[in-house]
Amino acid sequence: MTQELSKVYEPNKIEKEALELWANKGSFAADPKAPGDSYTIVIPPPNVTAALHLGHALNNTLQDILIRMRRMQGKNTLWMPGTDHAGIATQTVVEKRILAEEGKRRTDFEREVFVGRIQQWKDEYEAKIVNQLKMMGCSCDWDRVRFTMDEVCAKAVRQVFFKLFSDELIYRGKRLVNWDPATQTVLADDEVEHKTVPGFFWYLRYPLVEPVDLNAETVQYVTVATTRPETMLGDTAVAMNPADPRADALVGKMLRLPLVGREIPIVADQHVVLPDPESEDEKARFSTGFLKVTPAHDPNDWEIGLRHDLEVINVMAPDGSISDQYGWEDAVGSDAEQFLGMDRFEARKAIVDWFESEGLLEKVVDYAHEVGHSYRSHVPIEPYLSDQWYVAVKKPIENQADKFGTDLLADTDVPANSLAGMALKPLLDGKLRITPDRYNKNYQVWLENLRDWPISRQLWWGHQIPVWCKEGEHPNRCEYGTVHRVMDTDNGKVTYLCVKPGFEELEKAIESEGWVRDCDVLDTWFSSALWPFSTLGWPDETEALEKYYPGSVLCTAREIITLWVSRMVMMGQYCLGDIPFEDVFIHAMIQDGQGRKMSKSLGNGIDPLDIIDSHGADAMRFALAQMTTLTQDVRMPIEKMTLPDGRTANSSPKFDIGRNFCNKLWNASRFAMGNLENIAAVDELKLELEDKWILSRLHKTIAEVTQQLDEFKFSEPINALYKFFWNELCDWYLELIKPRMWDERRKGAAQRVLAYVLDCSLRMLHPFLPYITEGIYQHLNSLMPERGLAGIADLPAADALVTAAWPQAVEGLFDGAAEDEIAVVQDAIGLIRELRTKNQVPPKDKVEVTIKASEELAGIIGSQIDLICNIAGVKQLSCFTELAVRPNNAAVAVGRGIEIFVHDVVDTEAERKRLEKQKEQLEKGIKGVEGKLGNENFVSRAKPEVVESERARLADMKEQLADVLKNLEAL
RNA sequence: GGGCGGUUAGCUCAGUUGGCUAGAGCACCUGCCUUACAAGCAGGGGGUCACAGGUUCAAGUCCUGUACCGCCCACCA
Repeated sequence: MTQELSKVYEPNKIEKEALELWANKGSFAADPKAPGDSYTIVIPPPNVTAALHLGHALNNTLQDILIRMRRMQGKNTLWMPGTDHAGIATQTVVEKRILAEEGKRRTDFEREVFVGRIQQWKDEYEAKIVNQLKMMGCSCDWDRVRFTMDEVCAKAVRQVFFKLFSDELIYRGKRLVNWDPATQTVLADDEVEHKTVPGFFWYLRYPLVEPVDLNAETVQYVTVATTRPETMLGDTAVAMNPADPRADALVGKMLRLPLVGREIPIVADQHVVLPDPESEDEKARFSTGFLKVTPAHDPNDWEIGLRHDLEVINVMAPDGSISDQYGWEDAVGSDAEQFLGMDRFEARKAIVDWFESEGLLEKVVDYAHEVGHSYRSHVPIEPYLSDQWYVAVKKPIENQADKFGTDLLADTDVPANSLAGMALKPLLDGKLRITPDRYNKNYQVWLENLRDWPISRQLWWGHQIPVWCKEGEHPNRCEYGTVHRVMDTDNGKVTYLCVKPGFEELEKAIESEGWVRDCDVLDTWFSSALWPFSTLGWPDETEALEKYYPGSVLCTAREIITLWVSRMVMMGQYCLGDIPFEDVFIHAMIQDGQGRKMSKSLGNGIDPLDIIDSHGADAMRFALAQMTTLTQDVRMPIEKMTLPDGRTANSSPKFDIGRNFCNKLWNASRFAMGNLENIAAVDELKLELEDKWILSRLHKTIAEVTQQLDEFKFSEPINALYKFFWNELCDWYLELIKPRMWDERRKGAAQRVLAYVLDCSLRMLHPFLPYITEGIYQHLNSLMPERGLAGIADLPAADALVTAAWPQAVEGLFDGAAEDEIAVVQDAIGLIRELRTKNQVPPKDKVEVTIKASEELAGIIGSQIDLICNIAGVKQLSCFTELAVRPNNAAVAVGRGIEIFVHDVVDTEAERKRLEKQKEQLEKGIKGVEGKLGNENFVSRAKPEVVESERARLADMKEQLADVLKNLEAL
């Protein structure tokens, strides 16, 4: 690198240089053998569905700030990168693409071929994502990139599944899935589009098997209200609220289901809404108090069915037609037989007609309600009963009892040695900390109410379930490598074999014996849950695992606290007996200027690479860090910009702030470089007032920034650094030392302090702005390799900023006196400048100034006359404690204990106006304070120091007022 | 429906355990291409702290209620 900094700040150039430097040095590589306590962050693996958006940029900027700071503090750091296969989301994206481009559906391909197509997509997007992260400056250990479906992670998945299966935590169970009858596929919850559609409530009468006497009347039937009459064929109960006054008489009685003739019970269940025609709740207004229960075709009814052990009767075929081939046995021979083969909507109409003709249709009411539709076929989805694999989350695990105990956790039904318990306990014990802590509740409530986890998905893209099955009961196939289990199913006994990873030969062997592998894949979150240790090579006992697990902090968005964070804790505890991280930092979600989520469809998204192009990565990071307070959402107003290559893209004025700061940093550094070329020798380092002041400010900033970063604050430290660098170092210190740079005798100390302060500033700014700081640091190194202040403050040298030592605050350099004195100088300069502007003195003109000040202030000003003259454009400055004669024709500014006269400039009119205004303000202030002090209650009840400071303030203002009045008179 | 956050200058946001005249950046006005920086420098204007009550000597800050904006989760006979 050349010594001179280029005149213009060009982010893209320094980004390239710094990336090369770090790559050559291997700065991000984690070495488990190296010294230092470990500090580990695992990246929330981005989905390979698409390129990264601004939310990712935020997420990863924050992680990079944390890891870079710890690296500089000498920790043995690992930031583990990688991507997530994102099962359904990725498969869907690719299916859409292939359908649009080739007109082919998934089912037009062999499974392996189609998975290969998704793999291609994954390769493309993984490369894009990794490149984006690199461009953002993320200091991940790029040699360790993992993918949730790569061999290493797959081994961990197989191992965990096997462990769960061995511990009898995995079982086969029924579940209602979102079924698209048109495409005959299962949809994820977020693939269901909710639309409000006009419909009806049909009120159907179900006769009692035997009439019941109720309130001196004989009840022959009950009326249920339904929006889906066709499902009545599968009804297996009618439910009513136990609080319903009729419940005593009716619960337990039997009904005869019309059409089918099935006898079904009336059961009591809290879920049923009590009827209330006056209610604001629509459901209560429409309710009859009786709810038909169809466990096979409605999620709530499924739950009710479980609670009352009801029969589950599926009356539909996968294409949505009425059928008795899928679990319905009493159709043939009944009046319901006529509906077999009808489409569900055709059947709806026919059934309503039948009820009407039989006099069992009480009424029909218009009702607009929400119906889930398939995002693909746009037909209403059908809750459809299917067999799935589950993980039991509240089942006590015997072999974990010693470690975790067997108690129920406080006020819950969660055993300490269940999966849910293992995830919940560390939070309750305070071992796991979530910042901001308001999210503790999310995590806790979710785990307390957790239900068993359905882990199978009817997809092709994912980890195929490592279970082989064969109908009937078969003896244990072999003693090693498998776990063997016989389960009861709808089709009688089935034997399941779970095969451990690493037994491919065995898999082939059993397949040749007629064992069939389950074709479903695992829920994406299953592999994500293992991310903190699968990436480190578990179940192998690797050095990396030994060194870097448990990790330190997880940084993510709140939407996945439950689905992801809690499951990582769960699996970390279960597999390794320890939580995967102590701290969870939850950052804000970025919204656009109107508070909407950023999304492709709204066209309000921002591409991080566009911002890097236009503003530079550092500017982007600055803006993102500055936005990160502990609030829940942050807004980013969107505006169009034109990129260097002519494209238009979304941007935000927020990034300008970062770019402006980088520009300031660049130019201040250029100034420094220009003045550090020939370092003047010094016998003994003699610090002047401004040196002591800037060192004091610097070290207070070091203390502040370090503590804030320890507390996961991001906005505060970058703002503190901004203020220190711009408003103190640039606005004042650089200006104050300019004259010294021309004076060989005074130059040496200023040069050394300047180099030192700049270096420390770069170090603290580096986690936020890695590129520009490294670029400047390299120049500084070649110009002036050693920058400590001998005997005052040490600063270990480093050949690159990325691994330079984080500065330590030295309290001995805090200098309140110097800060006070500089404040006096700054105030005086401020007043002189104000008078100059108000009286329209051209900037180039030098003025003569006389100051009258208290003894203390006069002492300070008297010793700093040169400083003031240089900065305020003063040719002659005299300072007195008493003024024999008021300077002629002078404008005056009155401050606390000070009067400043600028000679020969007075614009009488402006001067009078200004003094009158000040007089008014002072009078108002005095009145206010006098009122306060005149209040008996204030004086007696407020803290003495508050009263004291009010008194002092009053005295001050009175004195100033007197000065103002005197000067008004003199005009 | 449950949970949570927000409402402070035209815009985006700070504002510690209640305590000087409520701050910053952008935008705006005035003057400056002053030898690091016009992406800059100096000076300036601009706020009934959403609304209504309450506690207190004192409320942007604490409590209660209302309104609006938004997020997450669950659900929609």
